[in-house]
Amino acid sequence: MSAPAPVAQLAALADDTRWAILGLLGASPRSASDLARELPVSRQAIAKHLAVLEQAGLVAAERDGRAVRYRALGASLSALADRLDAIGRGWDARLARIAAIAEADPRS
Amino acid sequence: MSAPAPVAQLAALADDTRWAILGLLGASPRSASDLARELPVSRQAIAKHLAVLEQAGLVAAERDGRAVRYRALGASLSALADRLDAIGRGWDARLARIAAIAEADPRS
DNA sequence: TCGATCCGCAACCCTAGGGTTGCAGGAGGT
DNA sequence: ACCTCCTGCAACCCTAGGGTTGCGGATCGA
Repeated sequence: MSAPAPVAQLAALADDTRWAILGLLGASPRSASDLARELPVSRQAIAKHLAVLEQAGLVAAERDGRAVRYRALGASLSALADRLDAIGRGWDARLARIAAIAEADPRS
Repeated sequence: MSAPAPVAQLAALADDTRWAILGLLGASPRSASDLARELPVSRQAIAKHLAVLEQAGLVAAERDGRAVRYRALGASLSALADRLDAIGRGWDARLARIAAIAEADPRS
């Protein structure tokens, strides 16, 4: 019923460098070269990360002349958050129900 | 201001096998051996995954005789979701503000 | 036109970590 | 006491992927 766990997006978020990138893009849009100047990794490494983030829908690219400006998509992150919250609530609801049954029928 | 990005928890969630485990534990608590019987991986692999999940606070262990029963902690997942949602909203708010300024002062 | 950037592709290195097998220790059941 | 089942360590294999360097193509500014 619930959609398959969004592992791809979570994997994209499971990296410190990518969070550093997202932090900067969440403050203001900028290009890969800009990011490379502010972070301790090469531009190509950043390009790879941006590709992953774009694939995951967490970032959007916008070509502006020879530069490519990226911006963080907060709505995507919030959407992911909603799905996780729903799953978490689902677990607790089911487990609480089981606990209640165990209480009412105490044959351990 | 905002707490450091919860990369550890996200990394714990960035794996299909662990989601399979969480799905089962979210339906009803069970032991590592139980899980090994229902999943196509060895018990030791599952034990490693459970250690990761426990470390991330997404699962709780409860010793019952010689068995160790695990259960999913939905509240933790929901808490993580809240943090992500807040971050996402933060990005959009800041970027929207920048867009508004650019609109009011259009010297591209 | 020429130089300075900016991007994209490709090859390569190296570690993190998911998976396996094997074995030893304990707790239960009969 | 004995056998069974579950857990915990340890060593090991192997791929995914984060990082680097190097090069070639394209675009902007002077």
